[in-house]
Amino acid sequence: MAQKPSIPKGTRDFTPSEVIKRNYIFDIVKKHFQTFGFQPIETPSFENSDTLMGKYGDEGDRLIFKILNSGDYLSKVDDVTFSSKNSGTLTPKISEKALRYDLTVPFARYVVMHQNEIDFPFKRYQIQPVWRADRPQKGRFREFYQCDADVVGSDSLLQEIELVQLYDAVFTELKLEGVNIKLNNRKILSGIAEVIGAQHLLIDFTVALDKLDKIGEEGVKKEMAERGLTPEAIAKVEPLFSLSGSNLDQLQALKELLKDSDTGSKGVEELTFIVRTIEEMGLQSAQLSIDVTLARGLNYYTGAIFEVGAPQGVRMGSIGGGGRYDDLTGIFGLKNVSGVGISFGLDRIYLVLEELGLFPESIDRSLQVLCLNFGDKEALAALKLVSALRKKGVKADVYPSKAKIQKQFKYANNRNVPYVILIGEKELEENSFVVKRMESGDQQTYALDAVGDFIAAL
RNA sequence: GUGGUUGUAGCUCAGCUGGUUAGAGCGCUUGAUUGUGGUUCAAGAGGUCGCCGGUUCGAAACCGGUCUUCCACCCCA
Repeated sequence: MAQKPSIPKGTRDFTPSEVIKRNYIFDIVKKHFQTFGFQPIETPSFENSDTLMGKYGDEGDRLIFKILNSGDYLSKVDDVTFSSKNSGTLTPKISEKALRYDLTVPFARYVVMHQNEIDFPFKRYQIQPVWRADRPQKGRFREFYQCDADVVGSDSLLQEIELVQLYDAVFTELKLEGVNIKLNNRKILSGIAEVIGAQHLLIDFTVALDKLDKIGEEGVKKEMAERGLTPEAIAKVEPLFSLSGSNLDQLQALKELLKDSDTGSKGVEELTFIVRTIEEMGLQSAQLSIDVTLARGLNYYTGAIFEVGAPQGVRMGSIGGGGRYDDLTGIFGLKNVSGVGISFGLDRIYLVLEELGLFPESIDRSLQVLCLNFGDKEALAALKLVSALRKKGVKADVYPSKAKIQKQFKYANNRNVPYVILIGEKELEENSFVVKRMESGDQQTYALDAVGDFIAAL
């Protein structure tokens, strides 16, 4: 026998039941994207390497799947490069394309290429797979879907507010209550770095700060020291660890802390506006909280930073994230186009819904009615009946072969079919059919020309 | 990329310090039941023990490599 087939690390097959559940999430997300006025686009699964490389930092470059050139890709490499065994110089010679790493950079590329056809502000959504050569863990895969909604060409803070509402709308309809939408602002982080005299270490500072919930205050201080922050700077960060009270209380404290930084003050002002407006309008099921330690995401965020945490008690990292990037298209030569967007982590949302049992009960009911097969003549009558049902939109099927009735019933049972129809010799003579409700075991007889009565009773 | 962990029947897992013919539950097939499933009873099928190599008289078990799973880092959805 041939060796058992397998699929690459970090990839998955999806069973019918899984696809249906994933589509359930997709459909709800899509529906709300559309009601918020977003338009769909799609981009290729692979891009030119130079579109992607260098956009996600060194770490990101490492995680990008590169595609080998076609043909005899090694023959064009000069001997010096080849024998150097330096993948940094060899890779560009043998690989000119790479798999999409996220949807944001391809979107920026799209906006620049189509700038003359686009009416700004442009609100787009995109649901497509992306690939990362990461080491898999729970809820982390090498191939996974991103669901992104971004707005470009508007620097209005109303967009941030709408995106919070969008998160709330989607998670409310998914019945996932109590998600925590965490909000921060890059300008506040810059402002803090400025105030403590560590502008040049902004990234190191934020990466360390971001780990607060994981490694605690002492851990963060230690990491900051390791990353080169002076003891004086670290001491000045101290007040951040003890921020408490309502969102507006925290913002008040930050305002005081950042009064000497123009950038920081601007950030506080922006967040205050967002928080005030949201509080005024209210959210359906999510909660919004300021979190100054939130720094995740890519370096291109310049304003708001979002991250959505799963409800308390669920062991899962973030199930969504996003932010504002003032100059994303700048890397492709289009200046002064501001963008802000959010992303839904479909795979993780799936795992959370599964864990909490929040998928609708009858979601994977792929068949409503199964007609048993008693033989050629009977099957023909069954097929006619099934056609009539299908025309009315009922998911119906005929068992294709004259197997033992016991086996056919078992099949119906395993497929979770609620109604089984029997048309045997006797029914054929009487122009009738018998409907068995699988759950209760009740049987009822209908006339073949009164299919409507049965449909009405479904 | 670093460190660890896992892999035995379709599925979930037992299998002792290396020792005959590798087990269970569930599922599957067949029958009790030639027109009635989900309950019950009986019988049956199904495994190169992830793969490659090594140690040994003898390996599912020990060693090395490799792939895979999950976990902690890095980073991130």
